[in-house]
Amino acid sequence: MTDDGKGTASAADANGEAGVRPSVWDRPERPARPDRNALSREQIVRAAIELIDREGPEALSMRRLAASMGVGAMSLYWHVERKADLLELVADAIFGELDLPVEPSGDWRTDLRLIALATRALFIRHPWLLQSMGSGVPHTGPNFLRHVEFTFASLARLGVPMPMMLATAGAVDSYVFGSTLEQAMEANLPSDPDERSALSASYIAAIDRGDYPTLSTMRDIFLDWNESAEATEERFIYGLDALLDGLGRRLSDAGYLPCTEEHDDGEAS
Amino acid sequence: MTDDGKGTASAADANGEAGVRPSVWDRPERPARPDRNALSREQIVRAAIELIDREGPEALSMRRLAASMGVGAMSLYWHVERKADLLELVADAIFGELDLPVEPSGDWRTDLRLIALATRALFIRHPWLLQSMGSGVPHTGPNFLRHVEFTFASLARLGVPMPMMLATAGAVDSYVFGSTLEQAMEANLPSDPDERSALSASYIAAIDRGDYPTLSTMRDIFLDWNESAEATEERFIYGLDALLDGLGRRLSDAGYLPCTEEHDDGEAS
DNA sequence: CGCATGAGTCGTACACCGTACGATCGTCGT
DNA sequence: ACGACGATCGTACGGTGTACGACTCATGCG
Repeated sequence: MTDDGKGTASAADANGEAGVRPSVWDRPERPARPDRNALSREQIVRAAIELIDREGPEALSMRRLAASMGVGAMSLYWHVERKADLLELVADAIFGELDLPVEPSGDWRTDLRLIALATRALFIRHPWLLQSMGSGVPHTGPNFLRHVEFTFASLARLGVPMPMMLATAGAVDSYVFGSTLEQAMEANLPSDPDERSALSASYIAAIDRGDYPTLSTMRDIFLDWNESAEATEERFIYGLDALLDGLGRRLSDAGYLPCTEEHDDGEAS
Repeated sequence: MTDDGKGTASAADANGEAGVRPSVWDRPERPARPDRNALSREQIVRAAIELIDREGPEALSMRRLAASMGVGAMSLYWHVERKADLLELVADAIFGELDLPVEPSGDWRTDLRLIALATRALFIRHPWLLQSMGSGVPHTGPNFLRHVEFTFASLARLGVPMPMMLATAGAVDSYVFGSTLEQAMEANLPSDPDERSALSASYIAAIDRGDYPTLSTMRDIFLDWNESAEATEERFIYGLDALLDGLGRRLSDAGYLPCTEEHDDGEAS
């Protein structure tokens, strides 16, 4: 915020000609001399994750974080250049929770399905992550790349060429991302039941107010629509499998599938 | 921010028993006496959109917005209860730009495809909207509901039952959402070419640093990967059609399709 | 041993944010 | 003419990110 990065300093010295700030990942952690109780990036990131999980993402301020570690606010800035950097580190640390097999199984479909489910589980465990993902942060951290690597690797060994690979992997990623985001948004709603019902009331009121013929038809269904977590998961998988079917057909039409496929559903035969 | 909604007032009166604040849409605009130069919600929202489009979403502060309208900051609060409300209004106003046919064409596939493309175009025109969408805002505005209405209407007349309808429409929505979000994130990257190349350099560096065998293989492809807007759109449509294929197959397997279908292999038009 | 060095920590200050509160102004119904 | 009230605005409070300079203190060197 404030004044867009370069403060009074760079306003003084000419203009930022060498002003491109390298990414966090290129400015590695301070060499870590073991003054036995020195802070470290890792400690800070851990504390940040804990704080966010406990009090939500908007509770993460440098001051509060520092306070939760029993430390002065500005001390953090020795280990981290800016809050945005900290957020990037935090996001990547979360991606580190993804436990993927070291190498893909060889079946692209089960591989993509696996990573989709794992990623979804991750996002549901830390709903605030999605929010940060959407905020224009580049995300080139090592753990995130591991995700990308796994996805591409499972397709690369089929010989699928780059653009098709990108399209296939990207489609799955997008679906997971969007689908989980929508669900996580619901998880971000107020926990207080009064407020929740007030919210759904406002939904109903909105339907009753405007002219939405189809929605009106389903008014009562909406009214006590309390989808269980399992049902939501089922819905997610339904769409995922539909997408994978479509993608698989395109792959095999293009000749990149060992015709063993026969994507379950068993019609036609 | 500050103190979580209920200020000193509700702290005074017992405890927030009637403390659930109704949504913006239930607290309609002030009755509008025409003191010929009075502000109005609409003016404020328009100015906000203009400001965001011009300077990005984080430039939208109540003070700056008011200043851009030649008005005191607190004047806005007569017409809008809180900044969050303003954001909801803004988001819904943008959704108003969606120009959908009054009623669905009758072919679910072209309908869903149409709304997908329209929604995507919308999000690309205002990349910051996605960001706000992901921030836990309920989104029950009239224009957003028009979107939902249209989606459901196109499926409802096939007789598709509720859960399947939700799954189908939700899958498409999720795909559009996630896919466009990923692309909009790229649009949020710095416009300065130096910073852009620095960023891609950091990407390359990251690949070279860690052990990502597949990504390393494609290192050079990544390096000068400058996808055109058309190519990105094509990729989007590729995934969209794959998804629609899979969903369509499930619909027809369940018997909800006038068997005239037989989802075009190639491209529709 | 004494001491300079520099890593690491922190207090203070600045600009900016959202918004509660109360003063104020202009117009209208009476 | 005069209250009432719709509408605007100035000020103030507690919060934010972070630049800057002062401070502590373990370590290396003489």
